[in-house]
Amino acid sequence: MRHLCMPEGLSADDTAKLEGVICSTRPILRGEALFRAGDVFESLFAIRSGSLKTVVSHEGGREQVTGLYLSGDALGLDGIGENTHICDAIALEDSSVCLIPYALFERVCRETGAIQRRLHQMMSREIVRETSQMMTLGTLRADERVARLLLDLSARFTRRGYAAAEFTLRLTRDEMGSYLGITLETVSRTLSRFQKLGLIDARGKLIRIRDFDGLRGI
Amino acid sequence: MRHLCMPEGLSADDTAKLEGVICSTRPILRGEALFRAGDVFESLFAIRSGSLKTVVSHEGGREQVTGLYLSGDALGLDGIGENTHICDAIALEDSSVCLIPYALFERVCRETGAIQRRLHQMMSREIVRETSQMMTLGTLRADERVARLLLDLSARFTRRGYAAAEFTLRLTRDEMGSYLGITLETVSRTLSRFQKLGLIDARGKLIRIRDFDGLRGI
DNA sequence: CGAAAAATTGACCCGATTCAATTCAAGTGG
DNA sequence: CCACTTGAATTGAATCGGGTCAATTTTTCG
Repeated sequence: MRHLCMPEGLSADDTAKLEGVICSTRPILRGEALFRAGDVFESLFAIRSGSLKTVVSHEGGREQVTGLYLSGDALGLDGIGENTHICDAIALEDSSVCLIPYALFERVCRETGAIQRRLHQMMSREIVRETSQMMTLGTLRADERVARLLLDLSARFTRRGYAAAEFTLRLTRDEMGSYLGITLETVSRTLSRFQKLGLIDARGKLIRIRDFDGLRGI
Repeated sequence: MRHLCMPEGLSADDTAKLEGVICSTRPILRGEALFRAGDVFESLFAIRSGSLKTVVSHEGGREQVTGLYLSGDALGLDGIGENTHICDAIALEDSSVCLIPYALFERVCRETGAIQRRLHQMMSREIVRETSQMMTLGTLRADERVARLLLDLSARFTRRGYAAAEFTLRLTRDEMGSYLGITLETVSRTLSRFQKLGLIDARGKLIRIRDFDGLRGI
């Protein structure tokens, strides 16, 4: 959490300013939307606890999971450009988010270089994350995509102080597939194969990675 | 061009400030790199004339075109987060770019709300563009991807004052395929099919769209 | 003009989707 | 607390879209 709300590199004074921007926190129940495509953009959000997915819906019923956000991640940056959100943000479990009114945040950014830099960093990193996801969708085979998702999540959980090798995946097979651009059946088959190869231990949503290098080598 | 360098909604004073940030312009020959993955990030770039692609290279030789930038577009936002570029930016034709030293730009943003807003807009729109590309790569069939690329380029050329129905595509079939996550052969076959269906007229790199609604309906 | 790169087209093949049938897990209410 | 319902996950069989390999043709550019 502190990554975002109290980033290192800020003076005590700056930190106080940043805390002043966080107006309130909001709980969201599993399955609820924090915002929806078309909603007017007013605030950024920082996840205090829990996890959310972002989903884009196409005309014609097709939809895709475009992002996966854990505690400390920032959400809502898509809305800045046109003052409107372009995706739904849905809680994957009961979660809690900080609310950061954008108009206020913008003003504080102008006052404090360190905070400004933090916002720009957040946005740029989101761009980099999406570029990486485009690589995944554009060039990898199905099993490579699944392996990459598991390793990515493991790394992100680790950075948050959780175990690297064991975590609860809050996504259904369907959501995983949607995120990776493959079908839920392919996800399921791939996980089964990984299990048979001794790379992972998957009992439902609980995933245990047994062979990191093996996964990386897929 | 003016979209970026002299956005409407800025006062004469703000415009002057913005012009002060644009230190110099730089020509790039077709095939040359404006920056490369790993380069230290120092400046943003705005395209004055021409067009560039961004390319990400994977370990193992695989690479993907992740972006396509025309005159007026901003380039280099990926570097802000970690002070390092993550992709190569390569000129698709002889082009010219404005150089915007980031340290200077950051300072001006702090002084002027309107300019700050413009930067945030640029970054947010890049996020939205990438999200849209993720949709393309994750959910569309090959022919839908090609149709979407043609329509997208047509719209972008139109906004720049060029003809909507006819434009020169600076990408090779290989680059198109890489951008769309399909092979060059599939691109070629799809374009031939579109031609046979009377949707387009493609003579090499010169594309003429004959039936917009038909393309949209693919 | 001629070499090299790009594009087209065909034939074959394979990975992933689709369709379908169970099995498993998770809530819910009697 | 357990049967019941419902959504999620697994697995198999058949199909197909797009990839791969290869042979020509066309275009580009030094």
